[in-house]
Parts: sequence; C-alpha cells; structure tokens
Amino acid sequence: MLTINLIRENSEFVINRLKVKNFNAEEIIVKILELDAQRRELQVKSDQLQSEMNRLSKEIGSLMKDGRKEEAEAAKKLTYSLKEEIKALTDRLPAVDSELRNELVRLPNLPYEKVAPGKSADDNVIIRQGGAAAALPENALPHWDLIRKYDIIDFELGIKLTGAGFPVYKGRGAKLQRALISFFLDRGESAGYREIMPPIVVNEDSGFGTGQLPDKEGQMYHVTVDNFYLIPTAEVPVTNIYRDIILNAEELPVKNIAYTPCFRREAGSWGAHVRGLNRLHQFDKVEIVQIAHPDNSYTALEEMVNHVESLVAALGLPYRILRLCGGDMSFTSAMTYDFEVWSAAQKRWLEVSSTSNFESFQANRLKCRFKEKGEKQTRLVHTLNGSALALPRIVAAILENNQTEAGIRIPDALKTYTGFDIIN
RNA sequence: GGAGAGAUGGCCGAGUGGUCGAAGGCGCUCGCCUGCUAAGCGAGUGUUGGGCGAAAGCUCAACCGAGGGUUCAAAUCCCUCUCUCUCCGCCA
Repeated sequence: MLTINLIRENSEFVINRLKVKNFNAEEIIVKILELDAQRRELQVKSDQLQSEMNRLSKEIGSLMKDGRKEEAEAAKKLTYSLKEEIKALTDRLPAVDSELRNELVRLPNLPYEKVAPGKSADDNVIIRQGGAAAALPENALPHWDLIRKYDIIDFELGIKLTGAGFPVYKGRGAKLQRALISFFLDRGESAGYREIMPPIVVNEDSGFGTGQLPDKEGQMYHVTVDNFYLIPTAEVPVTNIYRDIILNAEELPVKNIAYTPCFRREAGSWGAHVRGLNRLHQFDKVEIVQIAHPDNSYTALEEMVNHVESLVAALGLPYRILRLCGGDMSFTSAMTYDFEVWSAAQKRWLEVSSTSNFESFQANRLKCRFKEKGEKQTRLVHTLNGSALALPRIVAAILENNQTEAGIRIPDALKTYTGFDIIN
C-alpha cells in the first residue's frame, strides 16, 4: 500500500511512475484525493467539537465539586446537542476511511527508477548468465520420466493420499529434498541470516499483513473451522513477525531465513505445460527475508541476488538472471530479479527464484517502522525477500541435466548432505 | 474440553467515575559530578491522525487487550470477544 502522504503531495509523480507498470492510476487517485479531503474535513470538525465537549465536561466536574449544582446542570444541557453533532460526524468517518483504504489498496507499488518499461516477459532484461548447459544424449528424459525410472517421487501415490499436486518423495528422492533444504539453510546462515522455523498456518491478520488477503484469498488453503490459512510462502509468517513493530535503526538490516513447506491452490492455472514438478500444490522452499534501512535497501537487494546466484552456481546449473520489466512485475514489487535454470530435457527455462525489494509498500500495510537514534519521528522500513531456493524446479533441473547412463549424478556441493553421489 | 484469576507505557507496577496519557520504580538518552569496571544529582523519554509553521516547534483529538454500551465525563461501571496464567482432563 502506498502512503497517503506520497499521493497527496506527489500525485503526478505517482501517476507517471505507475505508467511504467502499464497502470493508469489517474481515476483512482482523483478519488483518493477526494476521499482524503473528506476524511480530514470530518476529522477537523469532530476534533473541534470534541475539544469543546472536553472543556465543558471539565467545567461541570469542577462546578459539581464546588457544589454549584444549578450551573452544572445548565452546562450539561449545552452538551446534549454537541454530543449529537459529534456522533453525526464520527459515524461517517469509518465509511470514508474504509472507502479510502479500498482505493489505496488498488494502487500497485511504484517501480524503482531502474525498472524498464515493458508489456510482458519478453521485455525483461537479462542481467547475467552462468553455468554451462549439459550436453545430453538424444534419448534424454524429462524429469517426470526420470522419477518413475528411479522410483524417487510418486505422483500417483500422492493422489491416493491427498490429490493431484501433492507428490510423495521416496528413498533417495526424499533424502535429496532434505539435503537441498539443509544446504540452502547452511549457506544462508553463512551469509548472516538467522534461521526461523515459523508456523505454517497463519491467522487472518497475517494474511492481510503481507497482502495475500483479501485479494488472493482463493490461492490459499483455508482452514475454515479455525479461520487459519496454510502459508503459500514463508514470507508470510517471517515478515509478519515485524507487523506493528518499531525497530531501532541500529538493528537494521534484519536478515532472516526460513525453510517451510508452501501450499498453493493454483486455482485456474493448471495446464499441460505444468507437468511433473513444474507446478505443485505443496512444495518446499527456503526463503530469505530482509528488513532494511530505506537508504540501503538496493544494496541489500544486490546482496540477496548475489547470494541466490551463488546457490544456483554451486549446484552447477545453467542459469540466467532477469530484471523484470514494469509489465511483468508483481503488484507489490518495486524491483524484481527472477532466476531461471535451464531444463535440458524440457528445453525451457524454469523460474526458481524471485527476489524483490518492496520498499515501504509492505511495511506500510504491516506498520513496520524504525526510528533513527535520537529522533522522535518514525519511518517505514523497506522489506525484501527472495526464494533461496524453491526446491521442485531445482530438483527437476538437477535430475534432467545430470542424467547419465549410470544414473543421476549428485552435484558436488550436495554430496556431504546426501551421503550418496548417484541416484540409480 | 471443565473451573478460577488476570490483561495498564520498553519492562515492573499504582490507579475503581472528573484536574489521568496515566504515580512510583527499572531501563534508556542527554548534562553535571566523581578517577577506577560503579554510584550520585538534574532534565528528558509512547503511538496514531489532524491544524498552524520554511523549520525548530506549538496545538487539538484518539489510544490503558479488542469491539460495543451507560454517563455531561470511563483505565475506572456494564456487555461481547480474544489472549495469558493456575488447577483438572486429554495428549506427541
């Protein structure tokens, strides 16, 4: 959510920046400014009346004390009409407030100055590439055939237990999952992240805090009896730790890392091109989250990108890093880097990480602020997060790119975690 | 799940209808003093939304778990909810 102050003071700037995201904000902003003026007018009036009311009440108090009953009664009569006037004004306030908020949440985050305009994924900018594509034999198999061949991931069994998109990992397939999780967490710890193990169901407030609610309600599994939601990403609980919190500037940056299973209903997005591990309802992911000082958040973003890159590189996967154009960026992001790994057997790029700076967009909703030493004023922090990394597509790429006659080679960096060097 | 107690500022803790945004203590910040890992003295120290101001600042309103009610007036009385603690039950 953008701050009302920014819109009030710089509406032209906001409109122009949102054009980079192909978003026409003019109409909404006109409405916002109107509602904001209405809200303030109501507040000024009711504050004035309230002030008068408080003055009278105090007067009545001291009159009663002095035993001047009649004068007190006279003053009481004055309050009756005041009271009604105040009520008339304050009754209107919640409606205006919520209408204003409803408009505010419709505005996407402003893209950072470096973000290129563009309509679709075709306009994304390739920042870097790395890793060599493996030369595979003609009969190379896609991962959905490999997992059957070696009996390491079982979709049919998952359907029996739960439903489509809930695979069962078996034997070395399960061990590979555990190895990747530990590897990612350990690398994060070395990079200064504190490990968090959060709940994987959250309440409604948390859903609102990170913006999953009310918009993406249908994307989350909802535990209706208790009104809890299964998390779609660790970002939700880990970022909500800082909901309604005021940090000291010296505490920044806060760097947390968490492994959690993630649950996504993916309603409506199921299709032929999402076979196998490409899209699941339940998957594992290690997420890095930073709370940064606004002056340093882009340095933090670069640092996170470098960290994610080091992971992909350590696994020996061919990858590329894209800076998303305005049109391909998410609603909440100010700047996003996507990581893709090359899937040799599918002959396509698979997105394995999305690393973004949200600037103060999330923080405004979360009410996460910080205070500079010695200053009275609070300011919104900047929040950032990124996958480091999501497992399924990494597994898919490892399986496909590392297939040999003898079996699937485990990347060197993982061997100490798996305890074996081949799946056969 | 059953019974009881409670929820006040960063923390502890007073406050049961009026001058309480809230005593006192701790902590923290600044200043003074003192020469020995510390003490003493003084001052300051919540959040949010407005108004005025170039700014420092001044000022108004709201907030004592949340929401509602009674009253001229509520931290204080009433109702609902949430959470915490203790005991019992169940249990990885």
